[in-house]
Amino acid sequence: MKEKYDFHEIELKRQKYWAERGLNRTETDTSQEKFYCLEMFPYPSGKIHMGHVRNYAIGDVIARYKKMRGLNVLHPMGWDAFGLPAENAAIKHGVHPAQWTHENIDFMRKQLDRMGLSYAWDREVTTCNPEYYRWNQWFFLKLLERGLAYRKSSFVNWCPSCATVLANEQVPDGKCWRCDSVVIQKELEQWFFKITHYAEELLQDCDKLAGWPERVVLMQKHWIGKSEGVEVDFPIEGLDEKLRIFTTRPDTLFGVTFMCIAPGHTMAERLVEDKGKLDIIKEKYGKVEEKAGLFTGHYAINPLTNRKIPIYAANFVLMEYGTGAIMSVPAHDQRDFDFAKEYNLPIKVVIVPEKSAEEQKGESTEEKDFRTSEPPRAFEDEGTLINSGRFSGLRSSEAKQEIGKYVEEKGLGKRTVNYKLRDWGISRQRYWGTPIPIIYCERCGVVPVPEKDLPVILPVDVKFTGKGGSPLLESDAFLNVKCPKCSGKARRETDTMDTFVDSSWYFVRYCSKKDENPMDKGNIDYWMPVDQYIGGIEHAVLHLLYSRFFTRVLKDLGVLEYGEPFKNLLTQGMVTKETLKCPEHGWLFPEEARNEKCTLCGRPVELGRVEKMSKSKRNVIDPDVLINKYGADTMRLFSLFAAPPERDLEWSDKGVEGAYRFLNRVWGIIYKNSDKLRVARSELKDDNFGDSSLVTRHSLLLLRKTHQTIRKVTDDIEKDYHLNTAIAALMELVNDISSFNPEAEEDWPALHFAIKNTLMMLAPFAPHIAEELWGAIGEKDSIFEHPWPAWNETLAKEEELELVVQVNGKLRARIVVPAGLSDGEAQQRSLDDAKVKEIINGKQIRKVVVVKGRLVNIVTSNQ
RNA sequence: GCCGGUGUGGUGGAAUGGCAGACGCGACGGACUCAAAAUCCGUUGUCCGCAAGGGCGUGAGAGUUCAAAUCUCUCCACCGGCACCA
Repeated sequence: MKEKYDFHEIELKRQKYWAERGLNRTETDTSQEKFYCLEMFPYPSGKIHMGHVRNYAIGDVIARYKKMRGLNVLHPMGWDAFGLPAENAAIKHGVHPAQWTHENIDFMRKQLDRMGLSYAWDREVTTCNPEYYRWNQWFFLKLLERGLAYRKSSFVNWCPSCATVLANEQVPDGKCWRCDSVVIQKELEQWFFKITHYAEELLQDCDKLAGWPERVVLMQKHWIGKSEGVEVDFPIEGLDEKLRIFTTRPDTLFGVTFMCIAPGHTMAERLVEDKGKLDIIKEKYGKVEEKAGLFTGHYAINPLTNRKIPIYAANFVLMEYGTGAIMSVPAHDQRDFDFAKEYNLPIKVVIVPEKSAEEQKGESTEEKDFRTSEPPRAFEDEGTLINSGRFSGLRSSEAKQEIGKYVEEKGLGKRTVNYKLRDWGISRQRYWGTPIPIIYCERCGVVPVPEKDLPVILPVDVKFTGKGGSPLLESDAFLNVKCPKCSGKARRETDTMDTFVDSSWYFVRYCSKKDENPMDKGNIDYWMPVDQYIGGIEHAVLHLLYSRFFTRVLKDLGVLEYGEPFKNLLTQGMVTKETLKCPEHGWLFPEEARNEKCTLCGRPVELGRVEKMSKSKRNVIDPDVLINKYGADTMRLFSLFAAPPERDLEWSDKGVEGAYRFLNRVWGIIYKNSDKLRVARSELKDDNFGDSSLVTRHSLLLLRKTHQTIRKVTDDIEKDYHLNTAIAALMELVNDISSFNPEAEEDWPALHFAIKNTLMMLAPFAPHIAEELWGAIGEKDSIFEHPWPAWNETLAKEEELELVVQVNGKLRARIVVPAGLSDGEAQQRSLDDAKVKEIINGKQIRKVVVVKGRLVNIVTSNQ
């Protein structure tokens, strides 16, 4: 054993050792209890960053811990390999996206291996490989068969100068990221997945997500955005047509004084004569700052009151939600109220706050014109109905039901449910993605590629100009195809799929090995669902919702038994760091500032806020640099210790050194005692410590601390993965071990026991050093083949306790008492304490509260 | 605007009704050294006090309780999500 902790040497040695022993391979084995531990796979952008390090360090601790607990653990890794950056690299540097991607993957896989992560690489998934994406295409065909995939016209961002489609993130401030031209909306036929088919189920089953952070579940619920209401038809005066609206407030139907329709509504085109004016409203569509409306020149009839009300086209009415038309109740909706004031429209109060209903009775039921008695603002709460015919006097909640019923009985409309969730547009006018398996035949129309012809392979020999749309449009070999139905002339769909499709089922792919059928039911039944999923909060909605959607489809296809993909979810916080800013040179790298001055110009450096690590802010730490300087174990340990997993982690160079120091201390203790520890090993069995007569007093204390630490570390990991406090407990134990001096011969077994258990508990966090020191104390097999230590409750128990004595809630004394003292005895001893006596001094004792093993609180009268 | 989260020493954080500040960082003092680094030992919330001891203290204010960082209410600050959703 070397004196110095040489992490370079031992980390490489141990990584090789694990690989040779096949420690990370996983087999389906129904006789064993399984644990599926998954971290969100990365986009192969080129290098691992600190966010990845944290994510994968957390996952690796869990995987290794569960393995030591005797579970059959699946811990796989792969690559979310399709996406825009690869295509950008192709345009910019002339390197093919496939080459760029695969080179990045090879580099990043090595980086992950250097971290000592226990991945089952024999199950690695790479989404840009045809063997993977053929199943995306299979999904597409299955969805199409079930009517859950369809085509419709939709808008995309279009740069007229580059003649290309842009993703939202490529349109900063409404301009093209490459040429700064103003981006316009262009209408294209695109494919959609009907996720709304599952809207209700996705919402209902949110309640099954007990292992998810509440806020993520809440975000999903909000995103689905269910609201119940009524659709009502308003006849248009003088025309044999009706305008259908949706409202969640049927209780305000008697207060409707005008109507608004979206400027893109078909009715708007027909009703408005002056198309120029309508175009102005259309231009303002979606502008939140301004409310603009245009009287259509037509009136509708409120079917409940038979009143005539004007119809407006208004920029704030959304075409995509509800029916694209609304009834306006200015008295009870602030937006309508503002609009009514702007356009001089009447305001009719039909709801009053519940308590004043009595007072309001008998008051004028006349319509209130805002010019004579203007309510200061809309009353949006629920209340009691007035001015509402036979419904007056009802409470809002009752009226909603009653009016809903009435509307249905009279055939005026129906009760409905609306969701904010929209169908998922999956078409991307991009090259580097999964080809959509569709053929357009001149004779047969839209024809799906037959399943036997999958995969539709993405052609490699294409040109990347960045102009004129997808390179697939230029590939004749790809584009021209015979119709599978009539063998006539046809062309392929050139759009590719959104990369979220790739990540919506990759966790299912891992369940089977590379050469096995990905839809193998035996494997999937055994491994699914994922027991612990770990990743960033930024995927709280889309990725997680799409994955839930896909697992439901798989369930309906009979592949999966259970519809929820992820049983437990841990969303780890961001990795942040202080930023530095020079008034002249902007963001600075840490090395560009010395003594709080900019090294470029000498000006004082502004200490910026602590922000998420990003290249642009120059506050990044390169994991490679850290590994070279301190080793993977130190990097892992610090990123787990500095904050609980779900909170943000502020990077601290000094903190990293603290973690490094800790590992060096552990090394040093074992180095110092290594000869003796090997001998001590043979002299005892681990559980021989029940007989305390064998050990000296200070050995006993060390043993107790060891058992307490096993309990604490195990509890902390089990209880929501409080890895930071688990590490703190290990540090405490190491502090005790380090100050323990074996005096008698019989002290050595105790020291050995403490060290052995420390190493086992350290193993999931800092696997290389733990494995190496495991060998150094004479153990033969891998530490990861050894079960997680168990504690002995009797030995962990203190025999004496310090009781806190309070008088009137204030700490006044501490007394040492034997454990298990009765409440009465504890009370008596507290009262007997000299200090306490002095304070009480004749005051009357009103009450004594005894909390077993913790404290005694004596409550006295005032005097 | 609506919803959610966070707020504790010089600092990252611990304690989720019962000793506020575990553990780490930093700082200070000491040992080792010709010296420094590394390492080791000790001290470290704050105020008053020579000390013994005492007062104060978890964003602010109120409340519940024998007892509140923790529960309830009001407010403030910061962060995140959604946002014309009828």
